[in-house]
Amino acid sequence: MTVRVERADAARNRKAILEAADRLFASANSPSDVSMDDVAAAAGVGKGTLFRRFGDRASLIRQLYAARLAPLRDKIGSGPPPLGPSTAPRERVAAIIDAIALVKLQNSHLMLALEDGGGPANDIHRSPDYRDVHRLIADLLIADTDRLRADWTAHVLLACVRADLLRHLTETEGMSQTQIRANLRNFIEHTLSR
Amino acid sequence: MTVRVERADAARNRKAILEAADRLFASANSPSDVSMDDVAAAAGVGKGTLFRRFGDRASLIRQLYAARLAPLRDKIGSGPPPLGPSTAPRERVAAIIDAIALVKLQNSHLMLALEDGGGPANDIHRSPDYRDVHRLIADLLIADTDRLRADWTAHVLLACVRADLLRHLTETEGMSQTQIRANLRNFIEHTLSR
DNA sequence: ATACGATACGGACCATCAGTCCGGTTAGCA
DNA sequence: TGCTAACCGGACTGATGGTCCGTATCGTAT
Repeated sequence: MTVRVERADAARNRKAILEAADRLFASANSPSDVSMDDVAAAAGVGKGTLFRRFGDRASLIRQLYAARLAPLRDKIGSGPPPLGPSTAPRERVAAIIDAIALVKLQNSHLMLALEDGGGPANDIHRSPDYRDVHRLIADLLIADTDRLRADWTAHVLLACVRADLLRHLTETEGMSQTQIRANLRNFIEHTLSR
Repeated sequence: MTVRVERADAARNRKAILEAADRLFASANSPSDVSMDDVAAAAGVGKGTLFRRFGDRASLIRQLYAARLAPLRDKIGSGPPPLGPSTAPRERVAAIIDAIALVKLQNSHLMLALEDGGGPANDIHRSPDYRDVHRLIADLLIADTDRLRADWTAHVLLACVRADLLRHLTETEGMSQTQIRANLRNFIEHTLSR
């Protein structure tokens, strides 16, 4: 089996597309305002190229999301406390949820694009990102309770940091990021206490 | 100001459309599988009629949703315990959330259609239905804490019964409705204690 | 340096869908 | 029975995700 190497022009275009898409989603009011034509145009690339590289819209958005979350994943997987594996479970869960909230608050438009429904195909719950972090959190909680309840609790914690909820809290209800994180911290602490 | 009365044929068509849409969304795999043309055809009505009556897709779905939720709203607004106003706050909140979960579990496809993103315009958090029930719950919680925290907690409780989460739990994780409601009950009890 | 096959490019093209428009029809009333 | 406002329906439009294929480019073998 040969190692397929991506041609230089292909690599250049992939990068241009990701950057353009990132920029567009970040500045758009709503993800649906950004069409694939817009992305292609902004990247200075043909539509065919865009679709050959990324398959479809959902896939493009997923890759953007993955790129943004990569640093966080690394920190969680093999970083120093409080995110890294050496931290005590409950404390680590709290740190993880807080970190997720922070990333989403700071990348709200992009996160919104990913979590913005559109059929079962891109249900966040089915994405590897969600499943992985859910599994991790549920495993961290399992020491205190049974599997079913750990799974449930992990879902609830993640539901607290959904992009659209966070946006609503900041934009419509006028909560500051600080207030949100404070509430979140209280809530998690209370939820995880026995 | 005269009282505009809807003509008989118009009323008949409105009903036919609502019924057809209800049926289609209920049996479709995903809300996006149901086009407005499908609805019009199934209702035996022209597209023009459909749009004149309901304005746009989001509006149609909202009306379906409202119709499904009306009985619950009535029971909450002026019914007997445990949903009605005479119930003690915490107990009532628990009953309300459980009732919402039940309705959503029983109408999952339709509920999914409504909550299925699509720009800030139909963000559930902005719908009157959501705002009203959030306000009610937050007001019931205010006795135990401050405004900010009551608001937050109400949002979290409602996030636990979002249609897509419920669907994921039943369809992908294979939880039974009973298990979900049991977890929910435990969770609420724990959250509202102290 | 050159030639050549594999890979990639791009934009015209297609299908689908929400939403509009207007000529023809019908309900309700005098 | 006749009149008018309200209503009907389906052809039409504009936008969008996604496909196709003739042409251009890359990387390599010579």
